Amino acid sequence: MKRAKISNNVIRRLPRYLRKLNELAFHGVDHISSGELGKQMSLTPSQIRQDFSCFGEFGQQGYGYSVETLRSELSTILGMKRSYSVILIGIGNLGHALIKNFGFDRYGFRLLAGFDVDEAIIGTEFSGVPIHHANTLQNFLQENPVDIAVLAVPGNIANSVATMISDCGVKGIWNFTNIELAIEKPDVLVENIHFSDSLLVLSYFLSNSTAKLEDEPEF
Amino acid sequence: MKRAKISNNVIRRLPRYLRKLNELAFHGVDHISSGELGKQMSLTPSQIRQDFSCFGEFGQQGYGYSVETLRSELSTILGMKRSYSVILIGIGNLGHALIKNFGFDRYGFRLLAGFDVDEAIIGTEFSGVPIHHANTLQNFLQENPVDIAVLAVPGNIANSVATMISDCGVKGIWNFTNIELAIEKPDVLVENIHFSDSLLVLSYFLSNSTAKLEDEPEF
DNA sequence: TAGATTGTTAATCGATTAACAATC
DNA sequence: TAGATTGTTAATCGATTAACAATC
Repeated sequence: MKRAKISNNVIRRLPRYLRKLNELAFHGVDHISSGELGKQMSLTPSQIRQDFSCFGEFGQQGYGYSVETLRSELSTILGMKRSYSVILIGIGNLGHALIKNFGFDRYGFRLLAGFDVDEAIIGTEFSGVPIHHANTLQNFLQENPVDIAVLAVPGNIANSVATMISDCGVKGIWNFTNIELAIEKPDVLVENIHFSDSLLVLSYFLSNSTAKLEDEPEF
Repeated sequence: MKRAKISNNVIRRLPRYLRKLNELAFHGVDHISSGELGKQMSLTPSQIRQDFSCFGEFGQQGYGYSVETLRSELSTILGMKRSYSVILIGIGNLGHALIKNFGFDRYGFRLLAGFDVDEAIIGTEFSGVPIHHANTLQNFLQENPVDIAVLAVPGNIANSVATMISDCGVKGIWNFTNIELAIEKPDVLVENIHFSDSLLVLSYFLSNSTAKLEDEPEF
């Protein structure tokens, strides 16, 4: 029914709205206007109203938006109520960090299992999540519908693992390798966390802010 | 001298160009046209030429771009040749992962030290990086010029640490906490890696691609 | 009711794409 | 030289901002 295509920019702002709303709820705020929200998030009220209006009419004239309603709506929009099933492939330090500290359940995801080749951890559990041998992965996927696979493996095997799991029905890959995955299945979604890209952007801005100070005496 | 402001979109594409160029160099490609590069990266040739022309004239008519030249230019633009000094605050699993696997030096950064409160690791080294007690951090900053601090601490102390290090002259913060840092110093740059934002965007697209299939029988 | 604030349409601004003369 | 491809200017497209009638 909802026709108009929603832009990437809008979508990537949604989690940030949700974080802010959680913070507001935590502080006992129960409603907020687009004006005040804009002030707190450094966005224009127009943009906020435009963004929300892509998904429905969540506000009330003269009053603003109920924090609870908006949180709930955003959770739904972001798929947090679908309890997607997740597996974690590669249990190195990063994998450990994700199991122990990320808290998939906080966002409505079910972390079913982790996979690795390190015999020392296979058969154990971390935070209640069992670790299986990677050679049982294909079997696991055939018996358990997995929506999302978190890819935290060494770069050199990233593409072969990605291809295999895509063929086994995984619908989305959360990719922590610094490889640009080449998956032939067009319906498999990939979301990248490229650490190096992010750090280099910071480095660019650092280089350029100092450059600005140095290059522009302008007197 | 270079006047025109360079947009965020352009800047965030630069690391991706660099990764692709590294891959091309690895495979022995020594020059490439914007047309071919565009094909391989799913960008228009126009966009690629526009992007590069923000920073100079790196190509040659009739020939294209030298892979080596372009790599070198992008490295410079991204600040990789400034050997920025880096410290890592919070050596949990994520901190470990960054020290051991990220390879700051691969990008031209000098990782000086890590800081934590865990007595079990203080005084030890990981991959040649010494771990100090967090209560020596302020001192350290006064004696060593630190360009970038990687923030991998628990969310509840993120803001106080960020404020302290900003006051001690850190110029950029690479923030891995899911907190929106509130730093009063306007010249301190913050680059966020918000894991949850990224996963929720993937979840949005999953919810919506399936929704599309379900909601649009259209017969 | 009067004031506040929404949802939406119109106006502006910026980013991407197309076109083409310059040139290797 | 002829063909290829750049750097850049102009045209198009899309996203952000402003304005305002509708309404709580």
